[in-house]
This record gives sequence, C-alpha cells and structure tokens, in this order.
Amino acid sequence: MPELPEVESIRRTLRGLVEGRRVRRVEVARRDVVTGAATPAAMLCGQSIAEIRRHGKHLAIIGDRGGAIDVHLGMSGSLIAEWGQGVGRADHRHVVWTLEGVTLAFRDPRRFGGLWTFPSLDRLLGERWARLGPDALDIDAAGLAGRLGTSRRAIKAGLLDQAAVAGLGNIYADEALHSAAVHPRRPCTSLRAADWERLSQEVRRVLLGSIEAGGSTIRDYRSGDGAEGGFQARHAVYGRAGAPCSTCGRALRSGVVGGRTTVWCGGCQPARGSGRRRGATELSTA
DNA sequence: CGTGGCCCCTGTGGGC
DNA sequence: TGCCCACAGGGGCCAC
Repeated sequence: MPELPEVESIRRTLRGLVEGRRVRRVEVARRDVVTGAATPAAMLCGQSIAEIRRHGKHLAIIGDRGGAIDVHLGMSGSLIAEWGQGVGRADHRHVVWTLEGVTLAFRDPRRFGGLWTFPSLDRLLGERWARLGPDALDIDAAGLAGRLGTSRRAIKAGLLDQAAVAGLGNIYADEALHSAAVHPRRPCTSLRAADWERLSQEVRRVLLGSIEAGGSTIRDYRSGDGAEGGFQARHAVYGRAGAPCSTCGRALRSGVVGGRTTVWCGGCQPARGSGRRRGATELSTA
C-alpha cells in the first residue's frame, strides 16, 4: 500500500505528534511482526522519540538513547498516533506504544510489513537501509541512468527495484512513466539521455505532487493522524485501464510488467523511444 | 543476471 | 443472499 509519498506523509504527521515524547509502555500483541529483540528496552521503552526518519518506503523511529526501529508497512500497514478517542480500527494492532499523552499503533492486517529493532541507528542504517538505493526524491538523471542503464530488464521493473532506487511502487512507477512518455516495457538499455532526464524529473514531480496531496488512498491508507490522502483523484493511469488517456484520449492499456499489473497509454508512451513513432511496433507479449 | 512463479496474509468486490 | 475466485499499494526466495 504505502509508497514513498504515503510514508513521507506519515512521517510528517507523526513527527509533530510523537517527537520529544517519552515511551512509557509498549504492548507487543504479535511477537512475529518484530524481527530482533522485542523487549521493552528494544521497543524504546523509557526513551524519548528523538526523530522519525524516512528512506524510500522505510521509516526509522529513533530513540534519544540509542535505540532505533525500522518500520516497513508492506501492503496494508499503518502507523497512527491517537490521543483521546481512537481514529483507527482496533483490530490487527500488533504493536502499541503508549507515550506521554498519545498512543502510537502499528496495524497491519496482511502482515507483509513489520518492525526491525536495532540497538543503535548506525546498526539500522548499516544492516537494514544499506541495501536500499538512493531515495527516489534525491536521484537525478545521471543517478538513475547509472544504476539502471546497463540493465536489460524493463524500465518498470527497474523502477520497482528498491536496491536501484528506493521509494517507487506500483502506483508511482506507472504514473512517472506515463508523465515521462516512456513505455513501461522498454528495456532500460534502450533509454537515451533525454529519456532518463524526463523520467527522473517526472519521478520527482509526481512524488512531490502526491506528498503535497497527502498521498494516495485507494483503500486502506491513512496518514499518521488518520487522515486520507487526496492524490488518487489525480492518477493519470493507475487503476484506469480502459479509460481514456487524459492526454490523448486513447484507451489506456494494461498488462503485467515486472510481475505487477501495469497501465500505460499506447499513444503517449511509444514502445521504441521518441525517434520513430509511426513505424514502431507496440511492445507486447499478448 | 534476469524472469517467472510461488509464497507470505487478510479483505473486498465482482460474477454467478 | 451466499459462495468462489481474482486481485490488491510489497517483497523474499527458488528454479530455470
């Protein structure tokens, strides 16, 4: 569910609600969502929350006395702070932190997400985040081309590879490819400098636009304060297969690329780059 | 190295 | 209404 904009929206709403507050109590209802120690100390009991940091789709909850927890929300996870009346559903709450004046709940019905505890931020960074590529908001054309340019796989699969660039998922990979007029099945090796330039710009533009709107709520997603996002109303391709392209009016196509349902415009996203549109053969396995 | 398939899990929506 | 199946915003692992 949550990709970079959703995770960033959670970070931004959570920081004001939990940063600087001390953890008084932690309930771990399901031990198996935690990798590493799940003791009160490892769960930051007694420490104050110094910072909530994000890289790609990951969050780090950082204590002021060294402990750190990596949070990954998987497909259905949420991290919601509540005070007074609850704003989130009560089921599937696997871990609940009681802070001064607020509770923080990790919910994850499908349990594809989880928590990873570390005795220090350095250990978290070195052992968990080190295998992630640069954050998708920080990468430029040279960075993207450098990390994917020699790969023969489809560009969509490349964008989803968190070791290459961190933060893009199925929604924003499709949206960025459409905005950049790049066909999702084009081999990375076929992209030219101008393609990498447009793609890196559109990745950034789409992600920033979504963060501004509070992320995309398709079904489950809620921000750190329980609010829904608004960017789903601005999706150009995701979830719109068969509907007319907002740019050229052609019916949007869909297929499986990189193992994920993918939607693109056969008119705006030429299969063979911008050179010879007219004679280009549509890339398709069907 | 890359890909396709399967798995982890629950919930929901569509078709019959 | 109820049942069954397909599919969902993620990612790890395996055989090929």
